[in-house]
Amino acid sequence: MTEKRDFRSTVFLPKTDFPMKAGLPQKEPAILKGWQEQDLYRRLRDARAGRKKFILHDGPPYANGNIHVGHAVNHILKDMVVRTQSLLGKDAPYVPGWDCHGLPIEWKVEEEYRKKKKNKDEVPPKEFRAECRAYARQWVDAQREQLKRLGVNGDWDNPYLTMDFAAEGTIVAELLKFAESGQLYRGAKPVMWSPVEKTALAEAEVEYEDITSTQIDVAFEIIESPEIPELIGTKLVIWTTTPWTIPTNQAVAFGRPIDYLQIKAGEEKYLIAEPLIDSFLKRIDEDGYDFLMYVKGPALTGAKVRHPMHHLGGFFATPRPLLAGDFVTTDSGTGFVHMAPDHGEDDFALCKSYGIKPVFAVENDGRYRADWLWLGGEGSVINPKFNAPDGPICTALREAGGLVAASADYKHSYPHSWRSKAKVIYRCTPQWFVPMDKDLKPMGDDDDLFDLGSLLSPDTLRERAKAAIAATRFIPEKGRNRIGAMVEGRPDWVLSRQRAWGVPITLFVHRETGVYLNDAAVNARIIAAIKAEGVDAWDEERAQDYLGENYRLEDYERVTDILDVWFDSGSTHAFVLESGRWPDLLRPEGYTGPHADLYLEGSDQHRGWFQSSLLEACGTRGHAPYKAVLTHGFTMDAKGMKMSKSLGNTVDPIKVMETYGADIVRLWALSVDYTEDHRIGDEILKGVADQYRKLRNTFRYLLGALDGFSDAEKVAVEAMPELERYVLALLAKLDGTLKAAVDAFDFNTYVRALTDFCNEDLSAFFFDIRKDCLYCDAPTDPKRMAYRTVLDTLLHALIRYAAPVLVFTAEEVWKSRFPEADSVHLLEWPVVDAGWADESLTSEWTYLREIRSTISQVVEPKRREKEIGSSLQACIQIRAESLSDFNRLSGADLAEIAIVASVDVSLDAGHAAPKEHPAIFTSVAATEAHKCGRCWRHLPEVTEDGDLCSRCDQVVSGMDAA
RNA sequence: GGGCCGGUAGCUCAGGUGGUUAGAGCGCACGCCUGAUAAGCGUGAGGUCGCAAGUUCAACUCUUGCUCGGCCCA
Repeated sequence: MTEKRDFRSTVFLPKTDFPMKAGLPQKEPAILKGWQEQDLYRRLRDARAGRKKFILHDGPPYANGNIHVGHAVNHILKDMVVRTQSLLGKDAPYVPGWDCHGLPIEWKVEEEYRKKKKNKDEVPPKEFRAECRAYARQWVDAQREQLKRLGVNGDWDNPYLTMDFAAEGTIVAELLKFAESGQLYRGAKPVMWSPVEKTALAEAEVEYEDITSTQIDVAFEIIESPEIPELIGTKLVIWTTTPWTIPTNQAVAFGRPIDYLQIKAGEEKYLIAEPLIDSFLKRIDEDGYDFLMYVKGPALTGAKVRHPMHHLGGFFATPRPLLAGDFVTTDSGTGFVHMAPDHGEDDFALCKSYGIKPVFAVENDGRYRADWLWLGGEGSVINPKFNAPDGPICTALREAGGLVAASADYKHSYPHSWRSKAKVIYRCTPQWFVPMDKDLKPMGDDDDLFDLGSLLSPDTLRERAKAAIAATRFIPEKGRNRIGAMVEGRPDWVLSRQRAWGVPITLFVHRETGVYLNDAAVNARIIAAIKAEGVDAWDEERAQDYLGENYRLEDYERVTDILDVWFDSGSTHAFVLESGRWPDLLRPEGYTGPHADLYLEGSDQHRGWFQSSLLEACGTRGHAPYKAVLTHGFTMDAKGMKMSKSLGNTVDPIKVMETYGADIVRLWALSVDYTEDHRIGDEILKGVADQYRKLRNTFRYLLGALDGFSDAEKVAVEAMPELERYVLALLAKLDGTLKAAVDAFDFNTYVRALTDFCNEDLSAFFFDIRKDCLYCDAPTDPKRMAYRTVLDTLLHALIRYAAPVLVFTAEEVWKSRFPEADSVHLLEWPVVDAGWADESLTSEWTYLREIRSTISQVVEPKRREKEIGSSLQACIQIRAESLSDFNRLSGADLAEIAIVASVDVSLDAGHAAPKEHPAIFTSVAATEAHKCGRCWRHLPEVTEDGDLCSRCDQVVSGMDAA
């Protein structure tokens, strides 16, 4: 037996330097550096200059701390939107921004003071703000690097910051637009207040601790009772754990569904909710009572009581009305709640609806103001002794006969200042509001006259916002309902905060009339100063300069409140999109519609940025600043539970990038259904990494198979075999699917369609079948050339489809194929010939693939029995039941398609054996033909294993001759 | 406690207007190949569609309740 020749060197194997192993964590930073050096973002702008704009406006993350997964998801989605729009040929700029003012940054700066034992109150405000500014700046820089690392392409050298002087100036200008159009008013609202720190607190600055308070029962004698006159003279009892609020009582609330009882206990007649009588009697130390009558809640309507201190006259002499409140329960107390609108949210709201206003009796240090008829100048109200059963309040009430019971033994949870640990109170303070339901003067031009709808319904901010919501596209659609319900029900917008780090409410209020100054010239001076110097320009020393010659400072109070940070971010459309500072973002001259094509944020922003932007723009421009709003859900841990530091289940995107690479994080974010909450965890990331490897290997195969390919080798589509044309048809279909997915912002469909195509249609089908052709046919064989032509088309299409997702890998692939070429990210959507989509060809091949699958299934048992190893050893016999199946099957090269030795098709109608397929019967046998030493196919002409088949013989002799 | 949203194989996702044995990819198991090789191919096993009632001839798909989870409020 002669030694057989090794034909390995005559086989045309894929050849590429593109590594199978990605090594993304090491490779990505280098690719990123390359993009920065060539200023890819700017070059992309230049490349798309003059094209249709797609403006995604970035919602500013808060400049505090490292990025977390939520930031990663958000920015990857934004980047995907921008990149796919750009791929479609649009000019899609992306200017990232940061939210820089606000409480959390103040806290951090104060925390550093405490470490240095420095007292915040001794630091001049300008110095304090400078430190806040520096702190924010530092985190902007940190987050910027982290977000860049994710592969997000944007104008990172020119981001917008809400603390830029120009931004601060524009925010003030926007505020003054509200002022000038009469959309501001000064009202009051109970806020959490710390008498120790003499400042308002945010909810997050408050912590709850268990304390013991004095509980008192106070009698209010009924003096008017239109429904039940017999109640006059009865003592209605209220119960409270804050005796200090009694001096500002202005009403009593009852519950409509509650049954009350008039009873006699001791010498007195009382009115109490029935379920609470026993606990009340215990407090007043009575054993029993005489039942007098039932009183249904509604029967108390219109009744009035008098304050136990009514003998003091003045404020206390006014009869107190009984008001129905749905917050009144019979869980504890007496079924009556005393109302001090100054000191409770329910109290304030209920009294407000009856026109009862707060009296501002408690000053910022917790003392009653000096002129208060009862306890004037005394306090502080959070002092336990002040509230004690033997303290001044209880003593006075007792002497007046109003104190029914008092004991210092009520244990409950009570809010305290996070910083001083001292008790806090609710206290009404003056605040600035934007009214939701004030009828505004018509906006803009006369063309409003044609809009009958707006003439018929009142033009309020709420109505405008609702109309804008109706005109906006929501992705997913359910967002419309969510923001709509919120806008429908929200109260007036409280703009003021008693804080230091923010944009000032630059108003002058007339000391006598309480009306704010509305003078365009004054406003212009203020705006100019803040644009030039920032918020520090709103300074008492400069006040007269702003007022100019027409007004005297002594007549005006300079407002020192700052703006709610939501007003800052709600104004980004003004100082980012419209300002002209980023020419890329401008709309054509004269454009007046919503400026942004899209706002894209987490679903929590229905209450936040989406809404503040909507209200701000509706108040100043009459429409939303966006055409569409896309929301995404939140990222949960692997079990679907929310991540928290305390649970230790957080996933750090920076670490994931270091372990897997940014492309894996991106592929993950774009694979999940972002419209809902979604999960991340080790198992999920491993799955994504597997998915990535499959994609990477598809590209690696394409690169290897296209080694040496040039245009000279290209074959016209008409001249290609059916299989090649079928694959082009599949590509055309994929193209349509992907385009539709981009239009719908449906990225998980996009990614899945792409990966399914690579796995199923290419790797497992097309590439597998054409392996023989690629390896063994002569390079000049038209079939092989046709195959490579299609591979070339596929690479050009797929690399573009993949580029917005796998931004780094796509560049790596592109550079591997075309080392001299420009960045893959400058390319546009591939041109797919509509003629490729051949329906009849597609349905024919769908049928052939079913047959192919059937053959695989039928061969499997023979492999298990070890009769057959490689499928190339299988001889298949197919008996078709109908003539049409027979014709379809015998017309195709099934041996090639199924990668087997041979397929014999015969027509055999009445066969009784079980069918392997609706149309055919099959049987399998091992081939007896010998194996070609080059292509490994078993063919009849091969005389001996290891010899060549006729095709290979021809190819090899051609090579040997050359 | 209230408003809104969601719970389909181990994972990521499909399943117009209710109607044959609920699908895909990945993973997994087993096998093939050893010329895409820490790759490629095949076959297969996995689901009482969160739970429970109800409407219906028929429900993953409609209604109600519950439960778990989430966002926003209180």
